[in-house]
Amino acid sequence: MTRTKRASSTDVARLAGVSQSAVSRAFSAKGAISDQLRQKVRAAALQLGYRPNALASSLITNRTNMIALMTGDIANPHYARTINAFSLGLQERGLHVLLISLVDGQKVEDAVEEVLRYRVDGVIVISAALSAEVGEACQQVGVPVVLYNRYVKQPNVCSVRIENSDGGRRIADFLVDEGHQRVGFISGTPVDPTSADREEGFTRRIAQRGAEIVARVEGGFDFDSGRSGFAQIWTGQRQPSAVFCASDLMALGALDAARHDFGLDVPQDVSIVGFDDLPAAAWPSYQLTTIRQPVEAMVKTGLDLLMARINDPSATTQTVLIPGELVVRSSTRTSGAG
Amino acid sequence: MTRTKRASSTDVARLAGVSQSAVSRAFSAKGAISDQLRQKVRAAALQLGYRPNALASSLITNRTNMIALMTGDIANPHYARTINAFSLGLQERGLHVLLISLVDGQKVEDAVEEVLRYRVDGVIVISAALSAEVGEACQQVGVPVVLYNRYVKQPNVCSVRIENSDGGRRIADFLVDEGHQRVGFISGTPVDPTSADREEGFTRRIAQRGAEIVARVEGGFDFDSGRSGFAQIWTGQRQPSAVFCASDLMALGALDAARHDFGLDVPQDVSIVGFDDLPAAAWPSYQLTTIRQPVEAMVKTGLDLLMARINDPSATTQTVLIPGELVVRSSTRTSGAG
DNA sequence: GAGTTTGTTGCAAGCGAGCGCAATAAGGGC
DNA sequence: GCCCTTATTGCGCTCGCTTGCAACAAACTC
Repeated sequence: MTRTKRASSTDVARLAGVSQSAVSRAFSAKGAISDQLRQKVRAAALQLGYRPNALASSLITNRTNMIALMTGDIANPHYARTINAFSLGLQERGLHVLLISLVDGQKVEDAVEEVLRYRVDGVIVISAALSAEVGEACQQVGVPVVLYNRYVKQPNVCSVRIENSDGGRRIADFLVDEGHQRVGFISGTPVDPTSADREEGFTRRIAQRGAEIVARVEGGFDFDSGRSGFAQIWTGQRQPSAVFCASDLMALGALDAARHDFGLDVPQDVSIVGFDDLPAAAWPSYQLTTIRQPVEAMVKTGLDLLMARINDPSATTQTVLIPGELVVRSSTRTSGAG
Repeated sequence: MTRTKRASSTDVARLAGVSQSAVSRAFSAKGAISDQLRQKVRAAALQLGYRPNALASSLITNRTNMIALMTGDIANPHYARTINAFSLGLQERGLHVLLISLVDGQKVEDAVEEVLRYRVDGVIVISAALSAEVGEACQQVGVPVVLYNRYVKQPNVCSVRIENSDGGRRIADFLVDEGHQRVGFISGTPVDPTSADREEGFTRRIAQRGAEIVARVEGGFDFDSGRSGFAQIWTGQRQPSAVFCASDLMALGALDAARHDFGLDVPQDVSIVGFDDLPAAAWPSYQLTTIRQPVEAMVKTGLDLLMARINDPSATTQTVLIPGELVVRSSTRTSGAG
C-alpha cells in the first residue's frame, strides 16, 4: 500500500529467528538446509512478502539468467514469430529475455554497450545489419553470442541460419522445371546478406538452366516494397512470367499488386514465389509457393548452441546451416511455358 | 579472448591513480567531477574495457531501469505491433524491456514472481487473461503497473484501453445504416473482456436499432477461428448479411472463408467487419472495414501513465479510454438492404 | 586578511545475497 | 564409551557501485 521498503533476507532472518544465510539457503535449490528450517523461513518470508533480489544474487554468482535478444522491426511477422519462439524457448530454460529493438539510425554500439552493462549471460542477434559489431564487442568481454540468420567471418561466434543460397537455387529449379524462361527478382534491403545470398543462388541457377532474369528491383522486405516492386517490374520493358521475392511479405505485396493493381491472374498471367513461409502464405487469398524456414527447429538449434557456450565458454564455435523446404502452393503455375 | 574477469571500477581506479568513487562519478551524469579527472578515468576505462555494472548500481539506487512487458502470443500481429511500439517508446526513455510471454497453462503467479525478483521499475501488462493477479501482486510491493487494453476493478492500477463497447456500437450503427438487418458475430477468447465488451456494445445497438443477431460463434482471436467460425455461421440455420468479428485477424479468416471456402462475393453476398485495423486489413486482397486502434497514441499514453507513477508513486491512478475510429473499406456493402 | 562559499576529491559505510569455513549436533562402528 | 562421518547452521567476507561526509584548495566578500 504505502511506499514501504522491500523486505530483505536479513529481515526475514530476524523474524524467523535464524541467520541470514539460512534464508538464502531456503530459497536456493541446492541449499543444504533441513526441511524444518526451510518451512520456518518460508513462512516468515511469506509474511513479509519477501522475494530474493535477483540483482544482488547475480552480483555474486556472475549469472544474471538474462539473455539479450537484439532484433529488428518486431512488427514484421517474420521477426515476430522468431522472437516468439526464442522467448518461449528461453523461458522454458529458466532464462529471461532482455529485448532490444534496433531501430534504423540508432547506434548499435550504444545498444550493445547498454546490454553489456546488465551483464547478460548471452546475446542472440536476430537483427539484420551490423551483426559484426555486436559479435566483436561481446566477444571482447566473453559474452556468448549466437547469430540467427546472420553471419560474419569471425571466430568465436556461433550462428544458425537457413541455406539461403540453396533456397534460391531450389526456386530457380522449380520455376524452370515448370517452364518459366523469363523471371524477375525483388530483393530485400540491399545491406542484408540474407537477400543477397538468396539472389545469388537464384541467379546462378537460372543462368545454369539457360533461363533469363529479365527484371530486378530493389525492395526492403516489407509489403509495400513488394507491391511497388512488382509495379516497377511489370511496367518495365520485359515482363517476366514469374517473380521471386526475397521474402514472403514482399511476395504478398507483389501478388496483391499483380491481382489488384494490374488485374492479372496469378498464376496464369504471372507466378509469384516468396521465402519464409509465413502463416499468411498459407491463407486462402494467397496460397503462396515459398521456401519454408523451420523456425522451431532453427530456434531450438540456436538455443542449444547458446546454452552450450554459456556452460562451457571454451566450447568450439559452430555454424549450423539448415535447409529450407520448398512448399508449392497455387501462386505458381504448375505446367506450360513462359 | 580468454575468460578473464571483467574489470571493476576499482581496477580502473588503480590504473588511473584515483579513488574508486572518482570512477563512479566519471560515469554518472550528475557526478561532481572535474573534466580533467573524467578524461583520465575514461581513458583508463577504455583501456581495460570497463563498463559500469548496472546490477551493482541498481542495488544501491533501487532503480533498475527495466520495465517488464508481459504479453500474450507475440506472433499475433496485434500484439506484435503493440510490443514494438512499447519497446521503442521505452528505449527512447532510456528504459530496458524485460519481455515475458505468458503462454497458456503457465502459472501467471510464477511469471510475476520472477519479474519482481528482478526489481523492475514498472510493469506493463498486454496479455489477455488474469491481469487482476498481476496487478495485485505488483501493487503489494509497490511496483507501478499499467494495463493495456485490460482492466480490473482495482484501485492503484492505471490502464489505457480503447473504447471497445463504443467500437461495437459504431459498427452496429454502420451496418444498420447500410441496410443490414440480420447480422452475425464471432467472438474472441471467451475469458477476454475485450471481446465481451465489443460484443456488448454491438449487441445492444443492434437491438436498439431493431436489427437482429441471427448467429453467434465463439472464436479465439486467430485467423483459423475466424475461418472456421464463418463456416459455422454460414452453414447454420439463418445466414446473416454481415458478420462482425471481434478482431481483424479473425475477420481476415472469415473473409477468406467466405470467398474461398464458400465461393461468396464479399461484400455483395456478405459483409465482413473486423476490429483493430492491422496493416493487413488495408491490403488489397482484404480491404477490411474495421475499427482503428490508434496504437501509437495508446502506447504513448500508457508510457506516460507509467512514467508518472514511477516518478511519483503516490500519484492518483488513471484509466484512460481512447475512442476507436471507424475505417470503411470495401469488405462491406455500402448500400442496399440485407 | 579573516571568514565564507564553491568545487573536487577520497574515505568508508552500506545495498542484498552467496559461499567458504568453522562450529555443533547427530548417527555409526568397534 | 571413543572416534569418525555426515548433516545443519551461523559467521563474516565479498560482489561492484553510490553516496553522505569530511578534508582540502581555490575563489570571493567585506
